[in-house]
Amino acid sequence: MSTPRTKTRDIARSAVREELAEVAFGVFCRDGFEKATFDDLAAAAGVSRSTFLRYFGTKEEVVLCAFDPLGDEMTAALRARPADEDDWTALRRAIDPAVACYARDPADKLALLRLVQATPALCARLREKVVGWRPHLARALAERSGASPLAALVRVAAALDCLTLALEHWVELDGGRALDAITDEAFASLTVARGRHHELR
Amino acid sequence: MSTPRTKTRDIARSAVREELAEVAFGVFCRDGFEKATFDDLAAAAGVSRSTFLRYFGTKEEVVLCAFDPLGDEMTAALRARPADEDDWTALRRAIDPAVACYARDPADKLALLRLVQATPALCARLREKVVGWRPHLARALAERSGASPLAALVRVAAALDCLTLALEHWVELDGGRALDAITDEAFASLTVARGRHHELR
DNA sequence: TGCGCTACTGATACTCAGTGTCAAGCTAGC
DNA sequence: GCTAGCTTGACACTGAGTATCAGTAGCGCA
Repeated sequence: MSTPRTKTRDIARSAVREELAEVAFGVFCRDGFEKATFDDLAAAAGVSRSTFLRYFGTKEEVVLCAFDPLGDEMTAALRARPADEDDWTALRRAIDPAVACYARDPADKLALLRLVQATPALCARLREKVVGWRPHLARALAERSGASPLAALVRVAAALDCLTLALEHWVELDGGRALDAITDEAFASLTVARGRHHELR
Repeated sequence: MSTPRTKTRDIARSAVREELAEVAFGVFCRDGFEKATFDDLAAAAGVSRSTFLRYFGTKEEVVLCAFDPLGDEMTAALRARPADEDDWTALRRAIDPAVACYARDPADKLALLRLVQATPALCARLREKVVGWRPHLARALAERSGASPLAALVRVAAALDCLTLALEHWVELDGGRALDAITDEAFASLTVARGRHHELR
């Protein structure tokens, strides 16, 4: 059987990945993301450039793999909402896992987000990552509420933008205001003061 | 005076830029964006690699510079809306210039968007470009309606997502449905069926 | 304990994007 | 025509990312 074997390998692999990412984060914070080369990272971590590259593929991924679990967590959270809940409330609650994740250890997360926001390449890649979550969330939303694929995508996109913009705001305030409250405010901007546009439909 | 001189230079420069971009577009469509190198493009256009690079800076920009005017056009359109119009209607009308631009020559635009959507790197860069329009639009919106900076950003982001998602949908349908109507549908997804969330505020 | 399989490692070589520099050439404006 | 300043092409360089390959370490199995 190859299953247990593969499993131990995978455990080792993700442990190494985590270790490498942590060392690299220090280097990035010290030297800046663009300044630091794979040679630097490999040297700091005590492995070869080849190995470092194999673990992450791209330099951005070294930083951004930290965000990977959030997509699935949010989709699961959305699926766990009661069936009769309206879309916006369900979406607001679906991003709670993300909000909670940042609230868990704000200092580390602030440092991470500051690095990301200070680096255009990281901003762009993170954005792509978040966009990649859209289809899963939209499918879950459509299955709940019967919204059309386009409508589901639009609402999911708006909700994820609320999260992203709330995070940016949170970082700007140095974590001085609760992310939860900022996120509520962002959602409220969507759902109140929305005017009379198309209300006839 | 150096103004007239600079001006003629600039005219020549943008003419060359357009020509180069057009030649390059053909190469990209034939060989694929990632396959085509700057050497290929330069050879096809009859200039040196150095010169080609000077005109665009990055390979993505060769394709995406076509989208550059839209940001300012949309901001101007937003500022031109009547002051008492609600935010969502104003934003829907603000993106009309973009919609009109695609409707003007659908065949060319569809080909362009197909190339973009088939190429992850182009998707990502275009997304960044659109995100770069957000602050200008948000400032214009906040000045109109007195919305907070965060609220303005959230609404602008949602509106731009509507445009982007409508375009994706339009391309999927091969232009078989009016972009204008798809955009209306996307906006309607934001402004109707929004449930009871946070309506107390 | 020893064998064989497999995955991991590090070395090397390569392509290509993007940066910087420089001398030569062209052109608009005098 | 002259000339200042922009444009061009050539060249050299850094660094990301890809691909290959031989050596090795760990694991299951006999």
